[in-house]
Amino acid sequence: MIRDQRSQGRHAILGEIRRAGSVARVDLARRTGLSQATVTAITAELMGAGLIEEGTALAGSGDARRGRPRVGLQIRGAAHLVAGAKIADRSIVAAVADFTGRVLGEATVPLSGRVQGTEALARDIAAAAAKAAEAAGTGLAGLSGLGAALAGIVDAEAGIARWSPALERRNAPLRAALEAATGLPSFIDNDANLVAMAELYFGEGKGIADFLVVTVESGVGLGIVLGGRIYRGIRGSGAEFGHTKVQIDGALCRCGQRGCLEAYVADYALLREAALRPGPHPGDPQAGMAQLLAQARSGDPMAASIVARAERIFAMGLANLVNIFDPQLIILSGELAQHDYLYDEKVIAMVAGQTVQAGAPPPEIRVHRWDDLMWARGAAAYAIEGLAARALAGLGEDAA
Amino acid sequence: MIRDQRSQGRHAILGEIRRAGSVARVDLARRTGLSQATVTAITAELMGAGLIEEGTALAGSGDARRGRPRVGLQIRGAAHLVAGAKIADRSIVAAVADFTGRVLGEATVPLSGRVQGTEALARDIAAAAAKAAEAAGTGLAGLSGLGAALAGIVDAEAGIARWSPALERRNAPLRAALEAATGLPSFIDNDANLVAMAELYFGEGKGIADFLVVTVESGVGLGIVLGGRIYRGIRGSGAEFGHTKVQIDGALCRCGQRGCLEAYVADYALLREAALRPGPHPGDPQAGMAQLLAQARSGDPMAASIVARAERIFAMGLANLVNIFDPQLIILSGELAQHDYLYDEKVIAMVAGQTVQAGAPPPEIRVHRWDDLMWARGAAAYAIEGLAARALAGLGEDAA
DNA sequence: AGAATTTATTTTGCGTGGCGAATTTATTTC
DNA sequence: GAAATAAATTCGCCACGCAAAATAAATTCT
Repeated sequence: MIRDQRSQGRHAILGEIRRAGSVARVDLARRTGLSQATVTAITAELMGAGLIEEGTALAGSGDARRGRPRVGLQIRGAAHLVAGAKIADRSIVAAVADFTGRVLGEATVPLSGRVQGTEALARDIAAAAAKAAEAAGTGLAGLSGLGAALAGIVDAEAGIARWSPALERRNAPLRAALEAATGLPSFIDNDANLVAMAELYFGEGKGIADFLVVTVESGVGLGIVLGGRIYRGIRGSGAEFGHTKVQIDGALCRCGQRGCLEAYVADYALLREAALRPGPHPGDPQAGMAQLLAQARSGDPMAASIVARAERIFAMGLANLVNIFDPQLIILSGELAQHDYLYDEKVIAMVAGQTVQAGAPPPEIRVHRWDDLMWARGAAAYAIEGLAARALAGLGEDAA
Repeated sequence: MIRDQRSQGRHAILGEIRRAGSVARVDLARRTGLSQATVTAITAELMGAGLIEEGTALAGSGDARRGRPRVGLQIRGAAHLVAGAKIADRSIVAAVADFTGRVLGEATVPLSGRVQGTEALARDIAAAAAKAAEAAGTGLAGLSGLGAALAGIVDAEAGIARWSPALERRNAPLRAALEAATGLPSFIDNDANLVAMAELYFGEGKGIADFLVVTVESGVGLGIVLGGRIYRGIRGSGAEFGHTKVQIDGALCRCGQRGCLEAYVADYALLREAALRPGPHPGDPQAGMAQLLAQARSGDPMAASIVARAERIFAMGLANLVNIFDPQLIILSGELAQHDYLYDEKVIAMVAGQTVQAGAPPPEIRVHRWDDLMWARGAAAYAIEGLAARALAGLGEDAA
């Protein structure tokens, strides 16, 4: 139940180094509250394990640059290579990253089936990871771990996909299947959680204790970070923000219920409204959205009305999150240019108008546009976290 | 940053004893993961400090009752008496409880002004606490601490009321004023948080890590417990669940915004709709609500429609909480009989229909009807927590 | 250039405190 | 009353965090 002191110290120091990028031992002592002696001991241990390394000398704080220069400690990128994979609708995007999260290679492979068996999916993921590893100049054998992000409900702890649109069966033991297919320690989680993890490890959420990450893709996702950790809920379904209800008896959603946020802001929601008018792109959502947005910008009243409603509903959803969580920061994180309109200043201003004000300014809402690798990067971050935790636990055992 | 090991152990053991009511040392060792030797040391320390005491011998686990019987440890009620006070619209309800949370005396005093200065409010609270102490057979001097629950936005850590309907000024240093007025260590927090604390310490949430507490009074409150701790958000406003938006451009709320949940389910919301028809109780909300509900039950279509909408909106709000938090439990905690209809099985069934299902059943929604002391009891719980923390910290220093 | 100064890091020695094992204590069963 | 059983305590060892001293690596002064 209670973790021993040394283990806490190791975690604190490794986390601090990761957040800072490069820190001197003195600063680690100050930030963690540990004594310098202890910091020396722990960092020596971590260096012995190959997890961190000394870097260049750092500039002294302030103008004083006399005295022995502080030497920066940093995560040793070469410590491990990991793969992260995101299972999308029709394809798998994989990335290979070093232990600092730097992406060394990437690959996209088509899914052999949109809904398939556990082993078949695991093979697809393994193939994607292998291809990304190749792009990084190595192979599956050169990797130390694998993280996978999938839509649906995932028991990350147990490594079981309770339900996912990509899998035929419920309660699929996907982690075990991945470990069998790749021979690598593997980790799986809900995709929204892993975007949050990417932000926490590498992005705008670095060093921030409480924040929310909202993504708009074909669905609307929410990752919750509280106290520097991903909050997963009791069943680990990920926060189903996209299916919170914004209208009683409202628009029909993919999930079969009515009034879901997603049913107002996802591209399919906008396109089905736009379908009232004849358009040249009936079967191509990407092109359809582009056209709709262009029409709205050029003043077409019907298109503008469709987009405006999505904006207002999205702002309302965000305002509700602010009212409930009172977070330090909300990150709107997304890859798709076609949802840019939702990330507009106009929308953010609307949020402020719907939150309870109390003298204090509303939380910052920051937009973080990312390339299509962010999901895979989050999955890689998860693998890094898992491997680091194992390595630290191993250190504890060695001593015994 | 990192709390020392002993302090962790003390907290874990005291918390475990509080949750269990009465536990033997062996079981404490098992549940906390500490060794029996350490448990003996810490419990001896806590007994020395007068925080816990040995109780009756406990029945052995299972059928085996041979061997030395396990002796139960329990919180020493007489350790401290504390007062809890809830600042309501027109009055202050105070309770005096012993360290186990048992209420020994209570009192209600009118507020000398609905909106007043910091010192004046502190004097009112002190008077209420004194009266409750008298009812418990002692006086203010017989108490060890005071907790106060108030509506509005409270920085519990700093002891400052950022904004409250009961106070004239913003950023009122109410904790300091209370300590000056009573001479007691004092603690203040948002009222919704303190109901959650009452549930966590004494109620349905005992021993549950992640749960939500929803209260309906004149407003709608939400207390969030994550990882066994109250989540307060970054500014400590308490979760403004009552002001989450359930309808775009919806009904006007007291807060000046539109579409707030509160503007659909609070009594004033129902009564203003009922005002369309002539009624005998224009100025009395209690009687007005009673009449409205009676009419609805007896089949009056307009009254039934008013109530039905409130139910549906409330269910939708709860469903959104479930979709976002995926909690273990939601406690509907309230005192007012006139809101009973919101706590109906019908409403709970509606929630299930609006949450994302994943094979797993939706979280349990439990109704906990409480008398009008619950707020004060929560405030007392907060004072107990604060005092216990101080006592434990004091133990640490004594050793040094 | 060399000494003095400044600051970072490492080493040393001490003390807290957790743990496993042995012991003591309280009770039931034979 | 003796044996058995199980809880609680005591004991001795050792991990580990810390303060202080020592050492190291730079800059500044003379």
